[in-house]
Amino acid sequence: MAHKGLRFVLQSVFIAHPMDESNPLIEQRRSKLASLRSEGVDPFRAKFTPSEPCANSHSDFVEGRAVAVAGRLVSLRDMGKTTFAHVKDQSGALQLFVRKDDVGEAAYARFRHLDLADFVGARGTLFKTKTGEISVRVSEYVVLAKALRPPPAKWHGLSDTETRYRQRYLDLMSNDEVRETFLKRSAIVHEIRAFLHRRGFAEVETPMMQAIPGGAAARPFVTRHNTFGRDFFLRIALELYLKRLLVGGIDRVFEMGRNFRNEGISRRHNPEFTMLEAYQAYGDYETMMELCQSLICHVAQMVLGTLRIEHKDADGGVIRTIDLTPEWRRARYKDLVREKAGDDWFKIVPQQRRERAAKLGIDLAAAGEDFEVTSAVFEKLIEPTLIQPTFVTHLPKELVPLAKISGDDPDTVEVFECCINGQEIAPAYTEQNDPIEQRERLQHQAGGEQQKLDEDFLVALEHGMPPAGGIGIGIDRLCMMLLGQESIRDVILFPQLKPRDEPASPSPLAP
RNA sequence: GCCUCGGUAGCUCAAUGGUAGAGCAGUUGACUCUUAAUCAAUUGGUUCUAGGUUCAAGUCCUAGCCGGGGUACCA
Repeated sequence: MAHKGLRFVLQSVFIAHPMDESNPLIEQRRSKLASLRSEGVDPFRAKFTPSEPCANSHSDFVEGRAVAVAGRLVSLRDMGKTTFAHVKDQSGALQLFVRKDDVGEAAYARFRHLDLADFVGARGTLFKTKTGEISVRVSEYVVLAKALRPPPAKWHGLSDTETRYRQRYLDLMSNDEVRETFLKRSAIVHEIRAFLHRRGFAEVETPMMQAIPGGAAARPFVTRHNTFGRDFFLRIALELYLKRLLVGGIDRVFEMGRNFRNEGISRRHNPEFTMLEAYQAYGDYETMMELCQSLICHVAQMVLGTLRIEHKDADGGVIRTIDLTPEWRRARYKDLVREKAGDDWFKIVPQQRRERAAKLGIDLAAAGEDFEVTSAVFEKLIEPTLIQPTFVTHLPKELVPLAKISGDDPDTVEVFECCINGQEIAPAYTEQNDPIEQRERLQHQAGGEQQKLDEDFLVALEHGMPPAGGIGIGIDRLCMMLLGQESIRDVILFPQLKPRDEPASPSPLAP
């Protein structure tokens, strides 16, 4: 055998090698497929048009009404000459009542030997069984697709975390609440777009492959364009292109799409994540504050029907309740820091700040500059405690090079960070539109590396950008907050996992 | 990257260093209103991988792979 020497780390029948007919469960299903074909039934060529989704039979029940339904077989109870089965489609499950006398001997025998997870279509009439369950009295059925591998356990569902993420389709088919979560995520994304369109924002698409990845400080992914013979970077933010559009006269503009950051993976970080950025000309950060609050409340109300969101532990106990009812709290960054680290925090000398931060249990290994010490205090001790929606305003200017200096405190910028559920969900600024000051601050950030400066963006600013408010909303984190999920992997359909096919190796692209 | 916990039948899980088990699923049979159907019988294992200790390893040791949690990196 050519593949005899290969070893497969995961022995699961779900992932196993395509040729492993040696597994008896697969072998049996293949042989059932063969016998169907020998009877002249090809389950992969059948045509069938359902009259309605399965759940319709419940909402629109009329005794004796003719229906045609299709779905995956999720239960099969053979009573001898009568068989009960449930088929399930996206709307839900519906019971089929199949009698030998109704469908004929050959078809009945065939039905009894269908497997769980096969797809079938059935025609018949609606009725209620003795126990009152709405069902279809089947007069004829067709096999629509044979499943050659067994589904996860019908009662326990699938709980192995790794299989759930690697083969999400199994998770979706066996865990209803998971499917609900992702359908709600879809609804959230839809409502965000609807909200912004109503407010006159135009949705655009800007380059994901960029020569200079800007708009944030993050390590990018590298990719290569063969014809140009040069490397590109996957974008780390949307900002600089959307601002070019403000220059071009698109006054209300947004993009919702993937950003890529080449950093560690955690419960809160996926290398590719979905970001909404929206810019409104002639607005400022206060404009965006109103937009942020209205947008999130609108989405919660439309998708969840409530502004109170309960997060639960594995046993169903409520860990915390988030109340989105406006108006959301506003707090100045410095006030929050003083509250936690002492009223005199900003009066003492930098060395004293380091000592005090260390005493508070902060690891300062990465904090070189003084403002980074304060930032560490905020991120470690304050942000995690901001469960209820809070707009943190007046951040130190060093943290945000793309925002305007505050009128009432020149050390700070006109910015807010909207924190909910202990995480930063949305930063927003009064955008910097002074091209000279912008150039200085970006140059300062780039350090000596001149090639990192997006000259084209700076030229655009010199053509004049209207004053504007801008906001970025992390859609994955927003979904975690709204859908009560504690891990970003549970709101991303296919979270990034380490590939199993070959060992990690140095990249030819690596610098 | 580091710390820590985990990987056993298709699924969910057991198993003092001493014959690798159960429930469900599957297979065969009975049953024309079941619904986690029931009843009878029955198949199914490279215990993640590779070494090591031992008379004997799922269990102990070492290394690796993959995953969860934490931490680091992340304006």
